[in-house]
Amino acid sequence: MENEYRSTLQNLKLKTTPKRLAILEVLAQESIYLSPEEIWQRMKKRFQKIGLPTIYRNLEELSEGHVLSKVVLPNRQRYYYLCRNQSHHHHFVCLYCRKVEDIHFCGVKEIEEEVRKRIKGRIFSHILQVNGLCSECSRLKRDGHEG
Amino acid sequence: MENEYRSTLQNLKLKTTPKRLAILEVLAQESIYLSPEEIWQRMKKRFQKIGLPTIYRNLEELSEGHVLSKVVLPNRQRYYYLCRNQSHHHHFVCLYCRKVEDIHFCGVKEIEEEVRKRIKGRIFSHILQVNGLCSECSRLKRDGHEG
DNA sequence: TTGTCTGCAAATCATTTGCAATATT
DNA sequence: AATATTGCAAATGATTTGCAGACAA
Repeated sequence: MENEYRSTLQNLKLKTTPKRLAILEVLAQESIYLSPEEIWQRMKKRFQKIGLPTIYRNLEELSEGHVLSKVVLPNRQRYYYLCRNQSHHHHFVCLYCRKVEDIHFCGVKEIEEEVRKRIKGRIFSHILQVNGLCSECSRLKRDGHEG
Repeated sequence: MENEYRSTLQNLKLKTTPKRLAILEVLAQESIYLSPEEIWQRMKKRFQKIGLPTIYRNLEELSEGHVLSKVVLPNRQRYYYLCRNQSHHHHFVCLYCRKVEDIHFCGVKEIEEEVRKRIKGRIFSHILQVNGLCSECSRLKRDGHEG
């Protein structure tokens, strides 16, 4: 586990600092997305001295290195999620419990075709995120147990 | 044109104020996405007194009413685009000239199937945005005329 | 008239930055 | 040793808010 993260960091040419490893561990411990502030709270339990800017800087680097993925929400806050799955995929995000699940369908082939034929442009990237309620939460909502 | 906007606003139960009409006109005049600040600049040419908060408040309301759509970029600024097309669709965004073009493919059917079968959850909304270069801009880039 | 909309000034608050001290390779 | 990383305090800057006056229905 930790060795896995060590080599992940080395591949990205980032030094293996305890804080960086811990950020990955914190995110790996839950399958939900977290804000920088929330990650900071959890990090404070492990380090006496830990600054919020460190969290921000690392999250950004890890996200650029495709180790973390960003979750897009209407508020202006960032959220991050640790991607176990290396291959190209997208996310289903539960708006209630924040769980993130992989979606293995990606219609970008068809879109590429449309861009090539009609728009005649070039694709650099695409964002596909599906928001909803996961199995558990939609059951809770149906039964009126929310809170 | 203006009458169209009038009824659009009435449908949303928003009062038909000159500022609101002008925001729609400003956005309709260009087929690119604009930031609230940029819209403000253009509005200042039409009104002696016009506050940035008015721009923000109206953009948000119009966006909630699905008259405008938001463009998602990695910086933490909002951008808005006037959707001519009422039916469900997605956007191709040129990262160079900011032009927005409609994409008529939407793979949400397949995703819904996956969410129903495997995730067993419920979909509320989805974000699909394709980023790239439009026809003109990719030609410019290829020929090295950028600047 | 009655509730909505707007301008202004001030507040918010997530994110960044500068820089000196510290840790990694 | 050389370079990357971190903490701290302060800065940034987009967006929001409170409120009194103006406006649309």
